[in-house]
Amino acid sequence: MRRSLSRKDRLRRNSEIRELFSSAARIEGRGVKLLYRSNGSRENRFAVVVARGCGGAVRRNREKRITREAYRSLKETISSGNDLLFLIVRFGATFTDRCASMRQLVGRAGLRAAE
RNA sequence: AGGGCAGAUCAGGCCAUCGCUCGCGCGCGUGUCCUUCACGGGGUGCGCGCGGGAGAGGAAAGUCCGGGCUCCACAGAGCGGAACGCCGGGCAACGCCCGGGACUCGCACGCCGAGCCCAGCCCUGCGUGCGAGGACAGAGAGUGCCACAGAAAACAGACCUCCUCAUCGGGCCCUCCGGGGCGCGUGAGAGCGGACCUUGGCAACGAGGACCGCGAGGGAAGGGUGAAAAGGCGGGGCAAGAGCCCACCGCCCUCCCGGCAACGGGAGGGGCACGGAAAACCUCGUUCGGAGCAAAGCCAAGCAGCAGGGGGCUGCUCGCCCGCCGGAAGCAUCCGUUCCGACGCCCUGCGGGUAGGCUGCACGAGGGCCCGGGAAACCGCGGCCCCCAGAGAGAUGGUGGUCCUUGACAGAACCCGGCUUAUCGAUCUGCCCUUUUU
RNA sequence: GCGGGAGUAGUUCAGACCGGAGAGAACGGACCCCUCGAAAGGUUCAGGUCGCGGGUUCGAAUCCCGCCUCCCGCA
Repeated sequence: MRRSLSRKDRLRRNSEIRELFSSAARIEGRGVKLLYRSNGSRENRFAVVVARGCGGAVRRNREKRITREAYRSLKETISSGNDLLFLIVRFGATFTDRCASMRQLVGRAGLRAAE
């Protein structure tokens, strides 16, 4: 359970995604942008969006799978009570590259959880 | 063994572990409903855990066709529009598939005819075999188009060339000197006539240059232009020619035979009319209502609004009576009175659009094997077996190991049948060609 | 996912159907003239796989078919 990434961990609604785009803090890293804000609950929620221009559906799904897997591996290190949205801007990164850039983004956003 | 063509199948595999989506079973917690006096039992929803199962394609793509399904519209017919178009069959339907026919192209072989130095070459046509191709109805119904070039581009025409007569110029013969006959050339770069310019000459006139005019026909073979030139080729014929006549071929008409048909074969006749293009308009025949799962249906909640009921007048506003609340005057205080201000509702039903949830949403023109029919596509109320993704920011990934041929194009979104496009390869079957061996 | 539209010079467009035959305009660019110099003005010039590939035709920017790219609308 600790490592899972089921439905309640993800942002589900179109309106919630739109709220993040309109009123969330955002910082930019290597090919990835992070949009985040407090959601007033005790859990974190997560979403990934791939920007335009990423070829076909196979490449777009590949980016999202890598990003989800990276978030799953470092969700324990993020302080709770936030909505996070990763916007993929540059394409073709490997899993370890994506992990590193996302970990750096979370640190710069000040969301690193006190162990 | 290698290569080519056609068809079918597969689309990296395996192990461990952490994850995702959806069913199934079990357990726990919880909400609700039914039953019971109660214990308890049952239905249903949600959450969590465990076990076990399933989880993208041949193109899922492009959205180019055809359907199912849903909603809307609809008496019938016509006009208009769109798509399709050899024939037969298949299919739910199709612009798809199968088979057949004609045509075009390529290769090989053979043959008729004509030309030439008769060896052979070349041209035209035909037949047979193999292979390839495709929007393959109609241009002998109408309108329009065919640039440039060329004389002429579609009811043909007449530039050059060809031919005849008239004209003109020589020649030969005859003659009664008036002329006649024969034959040649010319028939528009020659000749004749007219007027002009330059030059020589006193002049008559000569030489040179450029311009204008010169009658009547025959015929369409040849030249040249063009993508295309008005049946092809050869012979006869003729003043020269021409389907004018003839042979072969092409074309058209009629008849007979074969075939379900497209069409094929044969005989007779006509005497050439009928250029291309319909992916120009169009004509003929067949088919077609529109929109699309973001269709459409259901559920609960709240809002605007509408209708009805509970006091009266009014379509509405202002206002009045009435009700209630607050304040002021007056009064020792309260009720009441007067004035001022604010408020004037409740219940039920309907309910566009939007956001949420559920359905549509996966048992179907379904798949596999066999049997039967058929030449094949395909078909069978013939038999057995199987259930095979169902999301909703949108599911197949990460890590470690291992093996090989080092893995292409690429991700379902209501569902099927096709077409088109992208694509590393592997295996099997059938046919053809080359080489080697027996 | 469904439906619709458009690709022509560096940019914005015409030409495209009825009706096929010299690829054009404006702005922008370059040279020159004008000016002491510049701007404006004037002359000349360059710049095009007509998105790509097939087909029909004697001939295709145009007609037909198949792809590619971009844009718009529908909850």
